[in-house]
Amino acid sequence: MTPSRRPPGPGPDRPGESDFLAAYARRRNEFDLPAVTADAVLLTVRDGQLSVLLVQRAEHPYRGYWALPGGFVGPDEPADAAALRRLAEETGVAAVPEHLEQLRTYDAPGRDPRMRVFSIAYLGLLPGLSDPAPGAQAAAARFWPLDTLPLDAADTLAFDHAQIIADGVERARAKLEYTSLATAFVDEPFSVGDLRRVYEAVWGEKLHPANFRRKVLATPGFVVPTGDQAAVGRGAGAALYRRGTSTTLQPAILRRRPTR
Amino acid sequence: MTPSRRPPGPGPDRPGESDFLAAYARRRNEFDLPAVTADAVLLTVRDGQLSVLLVQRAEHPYRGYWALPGGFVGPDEPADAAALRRLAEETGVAAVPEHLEQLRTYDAPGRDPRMRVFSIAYLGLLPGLSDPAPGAQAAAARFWPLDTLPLDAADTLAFDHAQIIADGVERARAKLEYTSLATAFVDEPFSVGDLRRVYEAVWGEKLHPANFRRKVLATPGFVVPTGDQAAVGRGAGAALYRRGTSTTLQPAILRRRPTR
DNA sequence: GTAATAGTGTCTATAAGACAGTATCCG
DNA sequence: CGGATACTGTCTTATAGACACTATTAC
Repeated sequence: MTPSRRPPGPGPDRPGESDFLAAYARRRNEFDLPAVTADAVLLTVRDGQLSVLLVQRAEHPYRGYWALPGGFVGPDEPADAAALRRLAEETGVAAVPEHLEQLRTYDAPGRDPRMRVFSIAYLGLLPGLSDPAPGAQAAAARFWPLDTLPLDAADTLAFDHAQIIADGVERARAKLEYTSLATAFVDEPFSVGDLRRVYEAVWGEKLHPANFRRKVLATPGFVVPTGDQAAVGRGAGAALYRRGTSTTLQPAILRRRPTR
Repeated sequence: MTPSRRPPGPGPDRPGESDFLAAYARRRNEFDLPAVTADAVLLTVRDGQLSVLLVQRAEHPYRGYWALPGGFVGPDEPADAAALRRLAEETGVAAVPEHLEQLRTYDAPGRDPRMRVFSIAYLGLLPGLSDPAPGAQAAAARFWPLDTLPLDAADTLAFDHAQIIADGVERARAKLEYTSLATAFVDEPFSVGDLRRVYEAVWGEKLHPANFRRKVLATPGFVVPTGDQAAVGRGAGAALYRRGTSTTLQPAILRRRPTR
């Protein structure tokens, strides 16, 4: 199935949805207690493009819309465990991300039409994967290159998920500078070129290969040589590396700043 | 009253507390729904010491313990508004902090003995203030210099608030490097020396006055000269500045890194 | 051959750290 | 006067960015 970018209906208030909204509103009015969900922004680099894992919702509200995998947090369940559980249930991605951190919590009243919902968003990074298989609770699941996502038109993704994705991408972009996060996007072993292509995909800019190489190898604990050489592709065989032990980079690998 | 560092009782499970716990447990067992609170880590620099605003709890659980100001979020209330509301109610601090941002959400099951509580923590920065007046719902309220807080012994503050404070301080320390956050700690107008003393208090290290001055004035948009001179204290009258328009600093004001 | 990649070396500009030295004010 | 603060200037070192150049491989 080729997923459509636009959802099938005109908006979240479509025929058949009013019953759901009424039931949820009843629950809320009786108890006046909130619900808490956990959502995952799972990023990967595929074909040189920074991409995010989305699912197409099978239920109201926002049925047919693309959304982040996630769902309600169980009564005694840690929120990060809930995000990983829903990830596996909805997309079949059982691999634990190479990196998972809390992004922030989205709390605006009205962000969910059913009731007050607090969503704890997590940011996860994965090496390139095969295509995910949609689970029972989602109509479809796939990685979307960020360039093809209309992030500035919030009504094309469910809830406020466009904003959550934008925040997650900005967090990832910033952390590539001063942490070793980029290595979470590649499988071991990897070449300096592989790592540079991660930076180029996440930052959306070309980097100078010679200078990048010098900076990576001059940063202690970033990468560790395996001694092996890559099976050659185009050009000379590249030396291969594993992830180093440092989590923070000193000196940092800085982005180009806008000229003042 | 001189607040004691140690709470009066042996722990959160003291006589008189079981009734409260039972009532809350009932609420939770019936509906199995969580509660959401908003807590504020409010930092300021007083007498050259980085300090945090705490209240002494008047109710169970953790009665008598020092805790962050905060409380339950209203059904239609944004969480940041709840944090500011509770701040005013408990400490009398009505001033809107010069800077307020979401820190992170604390969700560990069992972090509150009553029921599952998700706490959205906020980080706020204030210029030096007069002593706060405790509100009706707190036994006492005051700024605590961080040096005097036993942050590594979690049981001396209520809930997991020692960890929340540690995270907030670390966030503030990191953001001084690449943002103009330090100016939120001083009243306008201020001198370069005032700003340097903020950095020294937050980072807990002495900075080289001449080099610091050169870096601050070379960073565009950080501070704007007023043209005035400070009423002299010890030494020459210092030039005065207001906050600039930049929020991110380029180049950054970097901390000393541990020698590798 | 060309094109693309890996890798080395070098030059320049910028910024950080260290430090010398002057001016001004308080006590 | 001594001690503290404000401010200027200079020297060294580390890093970033730009670029030239060689080597290797696919096509």
